[in-house]
Amino acid sequence: MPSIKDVAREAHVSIATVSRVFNNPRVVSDETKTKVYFAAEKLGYTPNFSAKTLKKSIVGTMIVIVPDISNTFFIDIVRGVQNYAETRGYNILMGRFDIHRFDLQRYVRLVKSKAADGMVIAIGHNRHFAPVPEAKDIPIVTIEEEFMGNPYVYIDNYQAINEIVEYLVSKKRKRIGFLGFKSERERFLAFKNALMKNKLEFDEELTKKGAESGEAVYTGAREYVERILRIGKIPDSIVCASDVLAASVIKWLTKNGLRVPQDVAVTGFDNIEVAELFQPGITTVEQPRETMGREAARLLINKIEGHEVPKKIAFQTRIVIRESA
Amino acid sequence: MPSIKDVAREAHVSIATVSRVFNNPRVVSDETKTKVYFAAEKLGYTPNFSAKTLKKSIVGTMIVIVPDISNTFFIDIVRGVQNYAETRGYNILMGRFDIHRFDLQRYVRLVKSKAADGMVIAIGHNRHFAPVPEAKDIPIVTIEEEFMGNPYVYIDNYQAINEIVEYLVSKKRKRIGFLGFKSERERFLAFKNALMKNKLEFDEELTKKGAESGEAVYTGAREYVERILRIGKIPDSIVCASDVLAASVIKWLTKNGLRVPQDVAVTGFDNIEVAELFQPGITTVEQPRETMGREAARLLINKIEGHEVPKKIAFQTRIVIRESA
DNA sequence: CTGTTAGCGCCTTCAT
DNA sequence: ATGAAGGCGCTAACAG
Repeated sequence: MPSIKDVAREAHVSIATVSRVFNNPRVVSDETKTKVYFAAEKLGYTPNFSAKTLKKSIVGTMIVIVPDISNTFFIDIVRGVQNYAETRGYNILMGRFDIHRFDLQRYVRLVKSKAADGMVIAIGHNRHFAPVPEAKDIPIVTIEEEFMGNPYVYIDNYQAINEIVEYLVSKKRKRIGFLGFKSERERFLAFKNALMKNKLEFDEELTKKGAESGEAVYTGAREYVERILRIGKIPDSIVCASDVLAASVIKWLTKNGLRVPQDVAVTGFDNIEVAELFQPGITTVEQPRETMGREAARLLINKIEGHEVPKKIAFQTRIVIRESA
Repeated sequence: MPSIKDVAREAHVSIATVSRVFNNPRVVSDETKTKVYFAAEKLGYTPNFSAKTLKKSIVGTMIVIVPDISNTFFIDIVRGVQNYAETRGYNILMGRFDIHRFDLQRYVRLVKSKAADGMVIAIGHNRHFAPVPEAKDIPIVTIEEEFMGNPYVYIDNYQAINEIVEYLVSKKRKRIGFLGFKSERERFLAFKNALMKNKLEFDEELTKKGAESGEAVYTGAREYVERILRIGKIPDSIVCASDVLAASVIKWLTKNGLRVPQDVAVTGFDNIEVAELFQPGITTVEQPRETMGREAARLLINKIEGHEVPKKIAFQTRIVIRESA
């Protein structure tokens, strides 16, 4: 690989001049400029990234960390981050998908060593990672949950779930069950809250919030259906904390002769890409995923570059009505 | 940020010693080692990434580029790449998801500037990007398709589709239709081939291979169903080039009173995570996605580090039988 | 086992 | 408008 020195020799100028041509072209004469361009072109010169960032305080790279992806939710976030980052000239270093073996330390070290300037973390449905003291003074922005006092973007689960419940109520549904992951606790709390608000009774037996891993979703839904069948308490509707969960219950309900939505209405959460392809299409809550990603990236870059950033940014959700409810 | 110099001063040793402690600890005495560790800890020292890579020829970063993700296929590949890369101490720089605005040049420049050592590209169902002369001498490994003579990993579409067709034949299906994207041309060719092999007639009218963007999948399937209904030629089975496509036709078939699989059997391709959640569950072809990612990463790293690598590596697929066929 | 020193490629005063 | 030279943080001979 040719270096600035080679270009300088080829163009019969000093390396300082070559450097100027690429960083501050205005101060060099047109004549030398063309000489340098020509030489650089001929040699196939590309400025060395490490050498450049060795001097500067900002590198132009951010780490994005998302948990295990079983739905397109995180992809959209990443895409948003990426789209925005690109406009500001930042590259994306990808963190581990699998949050279970999540090692924040490693990434913290990456930014401390200036391989990156900061990170955005999509905490998502995973609240179980502990604060890391070393991460104290590095730029971090999170999505969905707060983390160590850093700025974050989020959606209001209370508002969203409440809307869903109100929608069900408007459809004359009264016995509403809930199906969620352990990690989706806030949505569960929001659900209880919404019931209260709508003066509906909360029935623990119509609730399941135990499933944990991606593998367990389908069987988790099965257990739920089997239980309500066993105890003979069939809700007239079920609020699910994710679309995949919703698709799973629907399948088990149908298998057991229950019709959706006639006998039981089912709602999802996320509006994943295939939500409309299920039969029935899933009524669900859409979040502005890409926008959230963009916004997180924007906050992070502003923080990196030393600007003031807000503590948190809330986003609105939107109900998408299909056939399942 | 403290530098190696600060640590050296603090520990009363030379900077060379400090460097050794972190790069080649065996050659330094236990006593000085502890002194240095202690000093480093006290100062909160982290080696500077740029300075390090400025000296060395390899950076320890690879770019991974995948096209627009509408199914989990690419995620799994990325995860495989990531899992393997990590074991060899490599970081992942993420390329653009959206292949339409794909700018290979940009990434080529990144590796030329030594911000990364090479790249793996999941060409996937996108064959439409042209060779880039500048990419000539940088380490590249692709997935699915060959690109500029670089090593690649792939699955044998001919074998996979043939298996599917044979399976349908074994179920006494004879009039087999095909539904795919423009970009899935190889699967289409494989399909024609498989028909011939099984002495079945190919009927252009039962074929659609036009849909192009992610948006068009659902409507593409609709057009297909409407057409076969209009011309009154109903196939007894449809081979789809993806699961999402399969789910879409199934929905449209059902809406039009056709039963799947009784009237029309439908097969997918990819075995996406939610394939079993559709009703009926989709019979499909599973590819060892994560393994392909791992293998691509392995090839790339070996290439980066100067080892000999094979020209291409083929992977076996596996039929997953569910209810749709 | 440890220290000295010469760069890696680039940017940036400081002169000219 | 251009060149000379110091230094960013680190590694890798080379000496001892």
